[in-house]
Amino acid sequence: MTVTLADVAARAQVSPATVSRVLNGNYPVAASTRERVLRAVDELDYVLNGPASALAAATSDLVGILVNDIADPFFGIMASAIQSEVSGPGGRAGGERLAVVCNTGGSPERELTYLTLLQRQRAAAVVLTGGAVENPAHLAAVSAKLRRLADAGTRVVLCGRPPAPDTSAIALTFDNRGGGQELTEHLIGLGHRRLGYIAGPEERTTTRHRLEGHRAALAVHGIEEDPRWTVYGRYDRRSGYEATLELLRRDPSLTAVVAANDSVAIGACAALRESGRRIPDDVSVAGFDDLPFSVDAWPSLTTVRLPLAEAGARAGRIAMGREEPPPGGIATARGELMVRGSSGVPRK
Amino acid sequence: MTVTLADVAARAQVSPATVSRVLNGNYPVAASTRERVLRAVDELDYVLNGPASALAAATSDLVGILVNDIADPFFGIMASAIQSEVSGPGGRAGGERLAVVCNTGGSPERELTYLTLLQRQRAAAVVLTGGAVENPAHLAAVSAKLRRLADAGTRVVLCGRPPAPDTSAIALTFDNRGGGQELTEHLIGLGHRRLGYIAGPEERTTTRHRLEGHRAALAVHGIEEDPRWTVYGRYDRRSGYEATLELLRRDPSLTAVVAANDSVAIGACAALRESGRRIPDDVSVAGFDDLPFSVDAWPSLTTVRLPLAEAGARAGRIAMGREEPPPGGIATARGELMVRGSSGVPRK
DNA sequence: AGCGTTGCAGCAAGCGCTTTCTATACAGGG
DNA sequence: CCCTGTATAGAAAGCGCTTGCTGCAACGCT
Repeated sequence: MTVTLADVAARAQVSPATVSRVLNGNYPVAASTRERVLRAVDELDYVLNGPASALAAATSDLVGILVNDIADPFFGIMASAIQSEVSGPGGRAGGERLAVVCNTGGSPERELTYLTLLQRQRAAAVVLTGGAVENPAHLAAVSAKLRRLADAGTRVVLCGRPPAPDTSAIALTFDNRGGGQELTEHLIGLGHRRLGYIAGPEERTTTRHRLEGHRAALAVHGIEEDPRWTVYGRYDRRSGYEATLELLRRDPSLTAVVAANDSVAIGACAALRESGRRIPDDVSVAGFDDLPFSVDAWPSLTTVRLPLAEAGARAGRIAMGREEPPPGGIATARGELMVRGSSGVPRK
Repeated sequence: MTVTLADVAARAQVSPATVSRVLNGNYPVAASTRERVLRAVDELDYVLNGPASALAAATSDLVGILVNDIADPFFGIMASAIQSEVSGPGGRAGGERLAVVCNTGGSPERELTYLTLLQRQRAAAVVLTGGAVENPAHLAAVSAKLRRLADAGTRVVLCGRPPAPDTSAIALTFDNRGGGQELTEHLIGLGHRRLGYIAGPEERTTTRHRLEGHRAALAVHGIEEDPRWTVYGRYDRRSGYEATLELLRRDPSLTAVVAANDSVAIGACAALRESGRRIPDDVSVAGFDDLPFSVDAWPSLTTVRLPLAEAGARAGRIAMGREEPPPGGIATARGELMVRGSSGVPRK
């Protein structure tokens, strides 16, 4: 029924071995023979059997990209950058690898499941993106998985994610702490003294690092933090909206709201507006990530730009072995403070 | 080095066949034997070799999801819904299938390449999402591919995409035309007579259908369309921003701007605001899709809600054979007009 | 002329699993 | 007590491909 290598070989009047070598192009084949084979491939509309090939060669052309939330552009941008590098240098339309993204939905179990599935497929490489869940048991389980993957020859790269201890995984991280600190220092510099903070999910590394940066800035300027000023939530708009209402309820005198990311900040803006406050006249707002929509939010968002696409591209190249890993296997990219319309001098 | 089925069999003191049967659970195995095998699997930390299994069984557990733009929540939401259905009913954390999303970036070549790659892997199912490129040659090529995939036993489902002619693919489409018409009729009902339209890429089905709906509404109300009122662009914010400036240049007297989707509409809002116009007092704006951010844009966006998650979930179930395909293989979902703050009565 | 090279193609042995067919063991009915 | 039926396990034949090794011309060197 389906066309096999042998069919092609018969049609081209060569041995299956020769067809295989033409297709893989890693062994000398005479030009005339090659052409004959290629013609047969074309005429029969032959498509390689991936599993068979993977089995025989003990490698596959699958590259997995794990993301926490596929509906969030933060991950979309990184995934997109990774994929284009994996699919072929210079943006060749496709290339030979199957770059696929897997959506964990932020669930540790799903993360592990996908890792196993990828291990099962003998993936050529795996890129994990975004913050990790800080549960020790989970971290250990992930590290163990990554070790086994690496042992099996799968290249493992972490992108926008902290290094995995006891692992050979290359880590390209973001300086969330530094960015958070710089951002809050900017607000303090403007004169803010009562700053609310809307954090992400409590057990995420990203959440913790950004919050630590925020608090470091407060400490540097001798501002004692009121516990009521921090609310945890999710990394989405609705969460920002609700958390802001909660913050205002707890302390209506806040003059600034720092959000865990841009989506949250947008939600915060909506809540502030609905409560009759003007931005930044009454309350300043700051985000994180500098996603594309942030610049033309209203007002445009003061935030920290993260080199998402650059990091993704680099992770993709490293995963394909086309770029040297950074010394020590770890590289940290700094964020860049983007001061825009949503932050200003407090009026009271 | 790596653990194989035979190793597990040896450890459990059974034959490889028995281990395979325990793992696949489709053949009677005595409870005691099963347990022994499972223990051995656990102790050896055995992971099935996917390619070998796929080769022997002539099927794989890979399910591919093709999207035009992974950074766009429109696709993210559908992909996410598809993935959860594929990964297991009731949201089981993982399940047995590897649901992966492939980013075509809207490029026809990449679309074809991914289809071939998926065919190579003998994917269990493939779901194509979003508008198709209306190039006849490309459509024919895609149809041919889909036919071969179906022949090889791969289930093919189109989600938010028009039916593929001469194909057995199940199509779950959106009524873009009807939605577009309803939206524009709403604006006309408010009194608008000079409406700009920012379309998506010219060769996409989605673009054409939405625009046709818009024009149908104009025709119904006897409004003669000025060719200057339509600008084509991409489905992103920046495009909306630029297109709006262009529209205003061409005809500063427009009282409404209808955008191809919500992102474009957000960009339009930014451009209008920068040109000193108030929304909706001076100019009304309307989007399409009702993505999550639309409700708390400022002002909140009048748009057409598409059942993205529902359609995705259904597509996922059909792809897994857990739901009957619609009669005739085609189902069309209507959009729902969401009237919000960005549309109002024109003031002049 | 003899012989080592070089260039290209084929043989055949797997890769690790699934599955058909066969074998064995035991239970119960005649 | 033999025969049939039922339940469970094993043997072995591939699945379609890759690749180390062998084979064999043609070539150029001494």
